[in-house]
Amino acid sequence: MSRQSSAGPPTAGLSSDLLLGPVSGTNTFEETVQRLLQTVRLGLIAPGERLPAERELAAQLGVSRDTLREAIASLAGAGYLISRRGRYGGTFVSNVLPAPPLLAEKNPTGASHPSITAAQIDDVLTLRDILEVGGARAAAGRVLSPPERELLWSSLEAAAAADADEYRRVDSRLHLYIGELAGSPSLVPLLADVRMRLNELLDAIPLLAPNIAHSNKQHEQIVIAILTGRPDAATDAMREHLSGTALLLRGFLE
Amino acid sequence: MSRQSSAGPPTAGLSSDLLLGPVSGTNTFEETVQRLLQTVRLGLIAPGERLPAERELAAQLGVSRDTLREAIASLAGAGYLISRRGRYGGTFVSNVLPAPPLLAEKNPTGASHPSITAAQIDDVLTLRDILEVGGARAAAGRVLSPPERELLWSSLEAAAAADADEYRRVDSRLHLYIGELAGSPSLVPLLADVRMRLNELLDAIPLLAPNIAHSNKQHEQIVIAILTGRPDAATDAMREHLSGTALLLRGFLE
DNA sequence: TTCAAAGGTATATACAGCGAACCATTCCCC
DNA sequence: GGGGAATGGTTCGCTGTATATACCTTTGAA
Repeated sequence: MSRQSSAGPPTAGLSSDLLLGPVSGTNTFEETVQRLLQTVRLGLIAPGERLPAERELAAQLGVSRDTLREAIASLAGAGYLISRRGRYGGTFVSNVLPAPPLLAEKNPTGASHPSITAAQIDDVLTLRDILEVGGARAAAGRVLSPPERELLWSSLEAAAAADADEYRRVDSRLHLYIGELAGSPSLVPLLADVRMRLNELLDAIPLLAPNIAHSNKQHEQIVIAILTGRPDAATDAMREHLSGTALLLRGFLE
Repeated sequence: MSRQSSAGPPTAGLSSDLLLGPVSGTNTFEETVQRLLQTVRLGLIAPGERLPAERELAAQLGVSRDTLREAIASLAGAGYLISRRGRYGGTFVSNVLPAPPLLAEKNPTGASHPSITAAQIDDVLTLRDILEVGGARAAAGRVLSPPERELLWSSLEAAAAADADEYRRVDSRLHLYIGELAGSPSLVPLLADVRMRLNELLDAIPLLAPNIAHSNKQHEQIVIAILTGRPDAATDAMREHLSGTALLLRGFLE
């Protein structure tokens, strides 16, 4: 091995991946847009509900009001948000959310609908498995406060009661809340992120009633396992639940 | 329930966490510094080895050469990097890395060494458990190419052969490579990040020889489980391995 | 001696984000 | 009906960050 100086293992194969990746280039503006989009797409604020006032929200996000306004304008243009002025006005989540862009951004070549590579699917599904299964397990291993238990159960019921067009959103909320119960604040944004990526994929395939019923049963198992403090059961239930979606996705997209 | 418009569950308790958090405010400069620091602290480029040339590295990172230079200068000032000019010069990782800052940034009050709250420790440890255990399991569930198997094994041997002062670095490398084998590119940066946070904590406690020996044995079990394709065994081995560190940390810091 | 490859320096430009003040609209309450 | 208050809408200028480009300096191998 032709190393150049002191001791240590060869660096091959790993360093490149971390060093080479382009720096995120995170505009404050872009990041703000993403945050708002998450809030809407993941159902954290339901259609018809109001966001905090601009000045207030800007302060909470640590962003100038100008930048926040640009982000809102951008999402309003896309049909996600609606602003109303005057007293008791504000910025509201659109009552009817726009159909998501369906990815596939039209290759100039006109190829049917790829731009979703198998590698991307694997990436999302694998990461989701790790985060959600681990999160469910951690949640089941903690002692939950009564309000937490109540909110968890009501999230479950909300998912069970939802009809097809709001299912994706309510489902996301439930999963996100489970992650929140894991007790690692840093986990939540990661979960939200992978959930967004997953939803983009799910938007490309039909949502069938039997699948929903099945999901609801599994949700119940997961929640009960968490509430009764059985990490292994929660792990298994979540893993099985996710594998259903994974199979569905791979079947339709690969 | 005093809702305002259409159907859906109450939003209480969850939305705040995602919406309210301040936007990262990521300077390109700061981010570049972090990337370089990771590369050094996690042992991706060993002491004495060379970084790519400035112009080249800047291109890879998607950053102007000026910004990259500022980052390098900053790290050179802190003793992590050394630049040499002229042909066959370049930027090198310092042969003797500076002792890490030991956190605790000196409260004006002069309090001994807190600024590490129990919540922070739990956050890091929980997240690490989720990511590393999940990653090891995923890695064990994949078929690995011969070069991958070889590199994994040699990383293990490097960790076993390391002496105390380079152990942290080589250990990080091994764990990171296991994560890379999980097959989810997005996982690696997350792992690197949590690993950095963990190392900051570990730097505050002594590193004992028996611990190292013990770790090495566990590493072997993990790697073998991965190489032989036994996800459950890999999961258990990794979980046990991490619990050792977790106990150690909680004992010293809480 | 020459040349190539690397770091070091200087300058001009673009624009993103911030802060602050002010305008316009709407609705409750008196 | 009128006043007040809370909200979004608009404007302007300042500051700092990042980029791009060109050129200089150092070093060591050929």
